[in-house]
Amino acid sequence: MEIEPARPGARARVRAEVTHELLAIAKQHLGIHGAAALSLRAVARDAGMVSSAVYRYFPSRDDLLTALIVDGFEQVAETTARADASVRRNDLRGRWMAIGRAVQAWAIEHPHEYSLIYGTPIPGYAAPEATIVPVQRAAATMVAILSDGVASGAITSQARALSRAEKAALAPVQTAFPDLPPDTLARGLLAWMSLFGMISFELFGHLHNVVDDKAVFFEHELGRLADLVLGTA
Amino acid sequence: MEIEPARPGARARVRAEVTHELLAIAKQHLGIHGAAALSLRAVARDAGMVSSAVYRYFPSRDDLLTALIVDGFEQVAETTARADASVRRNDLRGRWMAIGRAVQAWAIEHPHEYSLIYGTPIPGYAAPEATIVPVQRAAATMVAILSDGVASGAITSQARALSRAEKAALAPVQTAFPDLPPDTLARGLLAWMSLFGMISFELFGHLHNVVDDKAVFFEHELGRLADLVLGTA
DNA sequence: TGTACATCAGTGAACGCGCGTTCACTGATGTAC
DNA sequence: TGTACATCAGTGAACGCGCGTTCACTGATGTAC
Repeated sequence: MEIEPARPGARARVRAEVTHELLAIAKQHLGIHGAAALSLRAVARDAGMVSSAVYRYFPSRDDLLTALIVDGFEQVAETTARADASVRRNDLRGRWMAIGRAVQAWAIEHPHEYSLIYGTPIPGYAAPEATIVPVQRAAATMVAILSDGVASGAITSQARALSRAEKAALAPVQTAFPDLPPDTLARGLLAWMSLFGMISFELFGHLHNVVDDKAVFFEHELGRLADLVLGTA
Repeated sequence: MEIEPARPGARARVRAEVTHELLAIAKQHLGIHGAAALSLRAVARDAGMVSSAVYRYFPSRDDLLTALIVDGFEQVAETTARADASVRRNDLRGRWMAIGRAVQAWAIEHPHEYSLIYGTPIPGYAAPEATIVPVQRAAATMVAILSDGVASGAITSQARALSRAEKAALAPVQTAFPDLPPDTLARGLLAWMSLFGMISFELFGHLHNVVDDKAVFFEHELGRLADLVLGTA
């Protein structure tokens, strides 16, 4: 957010360290009290600074939030990428399952960070362009499965053809991945949204008195979504 | 919340009216500023009361929130029930589509109320038992489709059998609907969660730069979920 | 039917709180000659 | 290598704000005899 890239003398290095420390404290506060209660003053207090000093690092509370949001998406991107990398390339189902489990595990470990990026938007806060790239990276791993599947012939476009209007609706994402058939893209997108629907339901308590062993249930339904992604449903 | 059911003399009637008016104002505030910013004082101000007077009606801010949450679930329940009722009974696909569209339309019209009940939980707020019944009512319409489908034979349990552990995981909801096959129940639940995943993605801005015409896209994917619900995928 | 008392809605002032942000400042660290 | 100046991190006090909640009160509405 604020780290000057000037040649890193001692000052710049310390600055980067302090910025990082403030962010770490903010993340911790986020994890305890949630985003709405995140306060510059409290972060400053925990950092052993006076509240106004934080303004040397973050011009406002919103900038702190932006940094946390970017960090959240980067965590998701990293988590999914690592999970994906641990599976044989042509085991597409295994890759989807690994990614799904990874996102879910991350969400359960970092519920407030998950909520910050996939939950209710913060009132009065508008996400700046700085968040665009991390957001895309977070979903990129999943799209890679589709690309690989189409390239290898493991995924073929399904029966259910899309109308002209439906294809047009997908234009933005289609532009980013011109090689993917619209139907494949749409199925991947639906599965992706479903994954987050499942995670949110579990995390936000909507499975209370509905499902007992959430992990078993999640695994089973994640498998069903794999069928959707791969076109084997 | 607070309406005394004593024989409704003039006093009781006025009390009910004022309670209702406070709730209406609170809903309006919710719609403008979001749940986190909902303040007893602001509601009182708009009601032309002094802030302490509100305490005659709601013992605390959390009770006001509870009332709003209950109201939200009731709205969803009503909306889905009305949508469902408008479709021929044995047109199961039509009923699912109607319910899905209704929930989505309601969410778009009442984004803050949607967020209040399906978004990030409010930190420090624990949902009391008063919310249990309305929550169940909201999902009941969807389950009725499953029941009717199973009863008429239109829905049959699918190939993908559930393991013992998977069946056990579904125990709570299975107890409520003992006549539904586990697989049908699981598919309905997944479709339900997916529906909310789609709505949240759209509402919370995650389809920006991904999908253009959200309505067309939603309709298409809702149809895919119908296949899942009905077992025709 | 009328009076005495109890109930209750709403008032107004006050409590203590924490917040984001600004500003003039001090002193230490870096830079240019 | 040493000195003069500029940069910058952090301080401390203050600003104005709105919040939830409590409390003693006034007056109007209901209830019991």
